[in-house]
Amino acid sequence: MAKLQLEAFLPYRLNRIAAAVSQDFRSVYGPHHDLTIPEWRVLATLGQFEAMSAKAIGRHSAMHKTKVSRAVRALEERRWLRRRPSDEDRREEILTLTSQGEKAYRQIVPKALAFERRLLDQLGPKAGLLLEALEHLEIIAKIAARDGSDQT
Amino acid sequence: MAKLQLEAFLPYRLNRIAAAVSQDFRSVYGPHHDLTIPEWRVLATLGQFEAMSAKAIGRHSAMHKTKVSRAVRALEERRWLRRRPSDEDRREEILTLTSQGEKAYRQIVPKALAFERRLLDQLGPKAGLLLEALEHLEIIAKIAARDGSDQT
DNA sequence: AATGGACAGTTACATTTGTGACCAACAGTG
DNA sequence: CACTGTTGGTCACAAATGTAACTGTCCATT
Repeated sequence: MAKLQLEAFLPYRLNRIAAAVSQDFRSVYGPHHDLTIPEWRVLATLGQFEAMSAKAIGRHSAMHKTKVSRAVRALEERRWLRRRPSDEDRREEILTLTSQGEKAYRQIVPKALAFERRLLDQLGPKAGLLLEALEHLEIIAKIAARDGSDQT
Repeated sequence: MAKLQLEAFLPYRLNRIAAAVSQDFRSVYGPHHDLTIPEWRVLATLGQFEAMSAKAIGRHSAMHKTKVSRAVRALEERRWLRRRPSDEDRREEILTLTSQGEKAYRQIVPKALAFERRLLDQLGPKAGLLLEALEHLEIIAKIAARDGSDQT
């Protein structure tokens, strides 16, 4: 019978690695701020772009709109972001970080970057190759074409 | 303000890639057999090792025991696997694939391997580097040390 | 302006997953 | 043997996520 070694199977390994890295990364923002991943993504996106609609956040951070909606509400209740209606299109709301939100963002970002750097440093010379390969994978897995269609 | 580009951030990219690849992979077994990922992992593990306890499956496939328990039940109801009590330890049950289960396994495995091969072929010469880098990442992310602690 | 389709965002409901309690069986100690 | 702690597995409940319907708004056509 043809066999498959699960532990060597690429989709499985990718999932496992992604989960483990995410889990470790949680130690960066978890203990201090108790964020979920969707909340972190919204925070990161708003920190990066200043002002944005929920729709645009979902597109950029590859999340389904309900996930964004819930994360936005949670962050709003925490007073980390504020909504204001858009003048151009009254269906959408423009979201921006409050000063509290920016403060949290400024606290987390250096830690996040340090975390990433540590990971890449540990990879040593292979780091560059990994990043190149991931870029290819992103294209192959048609992530570019989907633009937010992960939505999981 | 220090910024972070989410789309270039390693944990985010890994998650996104893993999700996209898993999603694509689903097209391999989804349309024909309608398996969930946990079910696929149990099937793959039993196909690989013939007979195993639920605990051992969880360890090998990095799943929490409740997830395994549910997947096992689903496969049992589908008559793809059978349980029998262990002689050595009457707490555990030895799980094996039925002939139906083996048949499904034999149908899916070649497709899975072809899927993986296609992915690696598309990566071209970078494929080997990716696999090497992933191996390193697996060690760095302490996956080896955890042995099933993903459990998500 | 009135009609109808598309779209941003929320909500309700269903499904999946995680957490902790639990049961029965083990294993060691006295 | 009891007694205690641990372990394989399940179950009930809670939390997270996906799906689909719905609201209000936009926009194109009439």
